[in-house]
Amino acid sequence: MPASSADELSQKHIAILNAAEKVFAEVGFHKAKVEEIAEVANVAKGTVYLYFKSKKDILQALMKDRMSRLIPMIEKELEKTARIRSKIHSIIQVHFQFYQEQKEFITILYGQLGQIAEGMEGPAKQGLENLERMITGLFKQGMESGVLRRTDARALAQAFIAMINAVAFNWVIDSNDSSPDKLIDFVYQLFAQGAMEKTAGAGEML
Amino acid sequence: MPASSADELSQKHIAILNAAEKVFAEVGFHKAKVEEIAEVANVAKGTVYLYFKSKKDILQALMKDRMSRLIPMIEKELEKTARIRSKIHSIIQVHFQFYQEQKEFITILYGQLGQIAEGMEGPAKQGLENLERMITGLFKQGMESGVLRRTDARALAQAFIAMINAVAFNWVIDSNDSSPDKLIDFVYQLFAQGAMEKTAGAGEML
Amino acid sequence: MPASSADELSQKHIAILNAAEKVFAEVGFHKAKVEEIAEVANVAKGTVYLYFKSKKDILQALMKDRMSRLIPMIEKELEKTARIRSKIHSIIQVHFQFYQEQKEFITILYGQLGQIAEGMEGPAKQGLENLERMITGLFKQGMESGVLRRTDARALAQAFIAMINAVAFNWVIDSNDSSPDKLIDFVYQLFAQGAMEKTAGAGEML
Amino acid sequence: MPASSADELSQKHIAILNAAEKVFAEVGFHKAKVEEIAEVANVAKGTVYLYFKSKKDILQALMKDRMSRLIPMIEKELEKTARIRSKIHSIIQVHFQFYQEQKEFITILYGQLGQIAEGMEGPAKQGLENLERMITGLFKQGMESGVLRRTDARALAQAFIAMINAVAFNWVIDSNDSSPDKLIDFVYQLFAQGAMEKTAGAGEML
DNA sequence: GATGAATGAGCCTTCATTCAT
DNA sequence: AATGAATGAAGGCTCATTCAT
Repeated sequence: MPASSADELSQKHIAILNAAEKVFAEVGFHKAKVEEIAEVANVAKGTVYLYFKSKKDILQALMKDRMSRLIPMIEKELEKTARIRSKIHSIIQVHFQFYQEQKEFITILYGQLGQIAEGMEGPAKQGLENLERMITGLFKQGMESGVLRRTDARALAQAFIAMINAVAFNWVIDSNDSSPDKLIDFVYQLFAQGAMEKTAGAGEML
Repeated sequence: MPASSADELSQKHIAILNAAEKVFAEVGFHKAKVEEIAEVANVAKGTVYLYFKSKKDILQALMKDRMSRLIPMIEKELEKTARIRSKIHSIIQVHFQFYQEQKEFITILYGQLGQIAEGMEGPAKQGLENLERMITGLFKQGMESGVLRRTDARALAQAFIAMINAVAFNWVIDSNDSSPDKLIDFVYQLFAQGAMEKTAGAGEML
Repeated sequence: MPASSADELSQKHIAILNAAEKVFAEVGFHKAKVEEIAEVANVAKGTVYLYFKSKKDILQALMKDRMSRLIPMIEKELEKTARIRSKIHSIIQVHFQFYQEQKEFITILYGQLGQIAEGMEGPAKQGLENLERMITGLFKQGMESGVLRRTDARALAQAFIAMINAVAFNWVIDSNDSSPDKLIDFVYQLFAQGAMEKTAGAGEML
Repeated sequence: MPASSADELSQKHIAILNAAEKVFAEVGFHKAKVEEIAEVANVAKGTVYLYFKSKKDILQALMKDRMSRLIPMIEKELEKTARIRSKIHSIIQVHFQFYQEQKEFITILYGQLGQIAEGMEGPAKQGLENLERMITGLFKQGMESGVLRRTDARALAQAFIAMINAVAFNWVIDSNDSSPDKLIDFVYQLFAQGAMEKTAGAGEML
């Protein structure tokens, strides 16, 4: 029997986080009972408290853990290309992938976080802010290099993220296990060229 | 004693809804205490239950009430013009106006609703769906008439709403009491023409 | 129906304190369940928390309330005479009376207080310290006036109180509803003249 | 492997008792955690249960062990002299010595015991009763032999023990590492001759 | 024997809801 | 209608005890 205790610990830790993710996504943080998390994780209630200080601590750990996956996924993808347009496309693509894999986490992240906040400045919120910052930076570059029109880069990042989330979220919610490729392109095209036909004066006249 | 009972009821009703809006926005639905709502509304705790069946009922009534304002606001504005582009612009504008006027309600709508769900299919969700449907319909028209490119109208509506919300929400949150005109235009331009410079092949190559 | 609400409040308050006194005396503070206190007081568990912030708060209020009875009882008795000896006798007598009337409170005071302490600096501990100070002061007077031998007045007060408590406590515990007069005299004589026969050299030789 | 099991057991046994003494004295029986006792004893939590049936069992064993030291200490000292007065003085002296050496145990004995009770009739209580009986017996002898005035010997024993404890306890608490000789004499004098000046009629008039 | 991870009964406290006035 | 005192279900957390290794 080789090194196990450390892994055993990790096992439980992971099992509880997974269980919490499921339960939080299902009923929301406040209605979630620690006991149910324990049951889903196949441990006793007290065991949960061996690995986490409190119910809130579980959520924070969950956020931290999941967030620490998304950001690197994006960073890794961005490194693959130097072209701004490709990077933008990659961001969209990674988000869809992440949504598909982390459906439940996303439900929590964009559905429950608002009402928890309080002392939650940590992992999740920061993760989201990092993401926004990262994209804002990318957009600034894009504006410098003439790829993007000059506007409020931060507002653009917020709108961009919102677009992606809206479309991806609904895609996941609708249980469309269909390939997201079309939607990825849809978002990219919308972001890049807007929704209007490129007839003369597309945006000028109302 | 003049006409009172009906008005009295309405008065209290309104007072409680306003109080609830404030409290829900401040601390979130689950952490909100009925007693505090009562205090803010200047009524006794028991009185709240003369007007509402339960805490959840207050939220539902609140959603219904506030939603019943946004939709007409939009409808009224849409009637002012027949031009699709103007209508789109109006939708954005009304949203910003609504955000400014209903800061607290918005906080609840986009911040707290997720974690309540359960039987909440009612007012708010329906209101949001109505809005989406209305906009989806508008976009379909736009596609028919050649103003908008042909794509998934519903996804477009979702992305459009998300864009507006993201920018408007952050505008309100940042306590920018500055005129929203620039941001309204920003959103309109982004939606209409996208973020990229209209150089050749804006969206084609990655 | 005359003024009642204020009295009603007091009623519950008193009922809960009395119940707590009984329960604390019976099983000790830590093993005492708030629910049982509530039952004994004939109120619901939640009601207890309308009148007291916490279980510990109940104990503190109890101590404060009961202590505010003993001290005045003693003070009042002391005022009746100017003679040191009479005052000393009165202190003993009042203690016995108090023990008889407040059997349960005493059980808590001298039996449970030690293990609670923590933040308990308040009423009870202070009450006891006040008592000790009061008696120490009296003894100092006694030494000045030549009634008492000159020694460490504080140690004398402590020993005096301990004597009284020991004898009174055992008297109450043994359920001796017999008149305490003999024991009061016993303590007085012991304190005043000691236990030995007044043969020459009572205390000198060992 | 030499003689170990028996000694090992004893070692752990002793270590746990010492740890428990420290922890019980510090935070009280109920707030004491078995885990902390284990930590202080440098054993694992489970090990504690190899040597003791329960937390309460630890306390009982502790009481038994410590009590089995005080009584012999006193007995041994009492054998050194036949004179009642010397015996009384010895009792006081041994108590002070014991207090100094067993500060923590005393804290438990007189501070925590009350709130445990239940089934605790055992070691400690018995030990205390034995002591009281022993002293009561001594006092009866003293009355027979005319050294002590005739009174309730048991009440006298109780008062005597209380006096000693009160003075010794406060001496220890005040961290007075000063020699206890003066206090020993103080208690002896108080017990023997009382607190009053031996003017005519010391105890008669009030 | 020794360990410490796991267990789950137990209890304080909160707060939505009820109801007597 | 209005009040607010009373209720009691519910749930987070602790910790003595057990047990697999």
